[in-house]
Amino acid sequence: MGRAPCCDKANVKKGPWSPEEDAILKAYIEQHGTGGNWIALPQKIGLKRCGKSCRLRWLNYLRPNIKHGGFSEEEDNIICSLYISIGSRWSIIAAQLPGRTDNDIKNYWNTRLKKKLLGKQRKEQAARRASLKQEIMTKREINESFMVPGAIPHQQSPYWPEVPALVMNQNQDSHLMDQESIRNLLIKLGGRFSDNNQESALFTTVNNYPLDGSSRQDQVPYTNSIDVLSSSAPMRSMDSTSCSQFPNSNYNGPDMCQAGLENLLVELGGLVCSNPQRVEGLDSFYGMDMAASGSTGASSAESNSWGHISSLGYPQLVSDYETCLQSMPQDSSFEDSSFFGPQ
DNA sequence: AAGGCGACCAACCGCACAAAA
DNA sequence: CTTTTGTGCGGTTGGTCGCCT
Repeated sequence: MGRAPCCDKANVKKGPWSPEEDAILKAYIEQHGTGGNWIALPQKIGLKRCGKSCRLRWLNYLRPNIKHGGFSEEEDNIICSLYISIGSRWSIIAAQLPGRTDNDIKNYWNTRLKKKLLGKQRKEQAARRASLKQEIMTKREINESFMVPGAIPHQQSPYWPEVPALVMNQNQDSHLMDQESIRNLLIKLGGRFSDNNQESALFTTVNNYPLDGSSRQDQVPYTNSIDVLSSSAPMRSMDSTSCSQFPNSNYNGPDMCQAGLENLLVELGGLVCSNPQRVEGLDSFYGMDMAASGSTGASSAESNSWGHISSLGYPQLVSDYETCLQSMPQDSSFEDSSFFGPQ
């Protein structure tokens, strides 16, 4: 037996909203609020609409100070960085962009930003491929000129499979800067860190947009998804069984870290590190002090120091993560893992 | 001019969560 | 403690528009 529908589907109008409907809904909410019940609201004001539909209409279009279209470069940067960091948590991303709705950002990402980034990535891959080919040719010529007759060609002939720039050592500096940028951003958004290096989850407070215009603060758990992108990320060696019970179902924890990471690598591989400009943009936007944050000297140890998380509402998350950490090698040996391909 | 096609975007759907009963 | 109900969220769909052939 499924749950009862939220409204009488037969007597509910679907499709685009008319200006009259908009006016009725807006006028009522501005005057009375929703009364805390979206389901009952349409009946009250004589709209043949589903309560959920009314809510969506209000949140996405009628609510004051909504911006549509015309995303700025800065907004692009923030969306990209947060998407890379936390995935498709549109409501959280939207909360960082005043006047933007999750629906708007989601649409923007799916229709434009993703393509824009993928196009950029393809260009960069093509360029890398070309320069790599050139390099191979050059080295081959050098090897051949020094080749002892009968000798086996060098095992480390410089051919790598196509690896996202994200994980390539040559890009590590910018990568680390990027981690630090996002980290700082998330801190600015309200996340908490302590000096304890053992635990690594971040809670950030996120403003939602409730009906009455007040600001509710939700606590949203993040793990060190930035670290996940790092070549020194501990997540990669996590035992999926010991780390699979994240309390927030929207956040899939290691599942996201693995499946999500794979998707991200496929979709956005190379974006993070091959785009230092983006990082700079972020920093300047937020006025971050990169030097103060120690970004340039970020070591793998530091990348584990996403900070202590007090068990604010999600003790399970923390304890699971602690379990994971304990089951992980404590030295840097996992840095040599071939998980991300050759180094 | 008309049909095909893709891009864009508003809206819907279903699931999960949390609070209330 | 269990069930019910409202809300929030992300994924998906379907309509519209503009460009191309």
